[in-house]
Amino acid sequence: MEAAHLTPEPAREDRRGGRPAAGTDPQKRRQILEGAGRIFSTTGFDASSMSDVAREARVSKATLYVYFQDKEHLFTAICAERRDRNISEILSLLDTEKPFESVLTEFGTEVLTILSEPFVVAAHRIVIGVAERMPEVGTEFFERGPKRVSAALGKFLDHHVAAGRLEIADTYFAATQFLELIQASIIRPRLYGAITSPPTRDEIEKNVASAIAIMTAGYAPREQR
Amino acid sequence: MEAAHLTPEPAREDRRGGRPAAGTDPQKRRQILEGAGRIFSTTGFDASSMSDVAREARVSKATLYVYFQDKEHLFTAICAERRDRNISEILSLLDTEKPFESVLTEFGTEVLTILSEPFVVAAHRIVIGVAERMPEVGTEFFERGPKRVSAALGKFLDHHVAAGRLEIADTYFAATQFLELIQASIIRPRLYGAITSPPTRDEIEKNVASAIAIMTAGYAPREQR
DNA sequence: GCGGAATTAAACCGACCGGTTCAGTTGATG
DNA sequence: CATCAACTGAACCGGTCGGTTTAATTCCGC
Repeated sequence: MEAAHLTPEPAREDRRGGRPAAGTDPQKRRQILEGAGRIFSTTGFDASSMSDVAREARVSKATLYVYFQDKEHLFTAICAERRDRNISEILSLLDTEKPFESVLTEFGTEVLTILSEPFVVAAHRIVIGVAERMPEVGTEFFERGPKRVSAALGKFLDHHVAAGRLEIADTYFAATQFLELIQASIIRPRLYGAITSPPTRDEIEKNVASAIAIMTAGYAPREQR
Repeated sequence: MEAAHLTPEPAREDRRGGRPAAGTDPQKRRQILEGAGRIFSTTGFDASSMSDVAREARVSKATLYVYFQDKEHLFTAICAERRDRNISEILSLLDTEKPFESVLTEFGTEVLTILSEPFVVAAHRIVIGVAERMPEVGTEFFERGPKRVSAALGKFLDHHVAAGRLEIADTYFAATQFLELIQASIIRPRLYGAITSPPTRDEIEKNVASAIAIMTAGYAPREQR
């Protein structure tokens, strides 16, 4: 039963240089992840069968189970990869050396753009949907995703509070406020399927600009109010 | 096959006053809705079986299918009932005659309190989770729920814009901003299961107060800025 | 306490699920 | 070109699902 799962991490060195050990070919792994991503994101978690995934990824079901222990692990692997890619891109924008408002604008625009991608919307839907039954999936996703972004933005705000540009008691909280604000009228309707296509660049920029205006007014240093 | 579904709406008048016609006893209907609510909200949609529901509601599976056409209709019926109850309660608070800030405080507090109820969180999770596969469920939920609240709040804001207390170009949009703001740090983590218990009254009031402060600053009439 | 309708419990259906197995094919290596 | 492991395809397993059927039972107005 466990034979397939506990692939005993075949030491790279005793592989004869040529063909990758079973379940270790990175190219095939990507092939599976991408196929599975398409299936999961269009069908949801429960309604996607591993047979569907195998077909879409052009891989036999047997191979699927060599690369991934089970359906849940396959799904979390997909999430992890996409999430880490997106998050690092987002966080790199929070440069405290550059002008405050322009950084915030770029940052907000990027966050909102990524959150609007169909795949990302689908992933959020799935994770939220299974959170009741599979809490670890939900918490891990949240903590390695949204929470990290909020924390990083909080630190960024700290810097500008210290510089006197803002007056914020709880910068982490303010960060979550900003991140909620930019999503207004855009993300929620998409989550529920009331809107089916991503917002235009204009809508995104308008949302971000409005959020920045409101936050800077609301958290302006006391002497400026 | 359809016999059970197309219960030909037995005209009330030719029922002999006594026992309710099959599938029409409101007490039994409630009994089913409540049992099903408990099952769905703790197990999710896909993972709940109709047999589980029947057991929890202390009703036979056959009866279940006399009262509700299928699993989806049962679920949407639950949503509809709860939603309509909650929404009408919320909207009744938007009294334009009472003081602006206190109404907004009460309103925001009530919205946030309801959104934090375990059952409501579970319902949102489910609807979002199935939105990809069952778009009608998601859109109906959104439009008869969040959208109505935003619209009503928008109208409320209109009134106070006219009174010169605020300066808002798009009040519907501002309403969605306010509704997102009050949820900051509270609702999202719960949706993902990173927080498992409802917020305290203090947290709620703090969130609402902060949201109001930010919004009034951000949308203050120009001469006050 | 009879008659008829609502309800029940349980068996049943076909479909499909996640996951496993295995005989056979492929393809790089030496 | 022989070898050997990775991979394939399809059958297969036990289990569960949504939904239906049926025969027995409960309930209630008369």
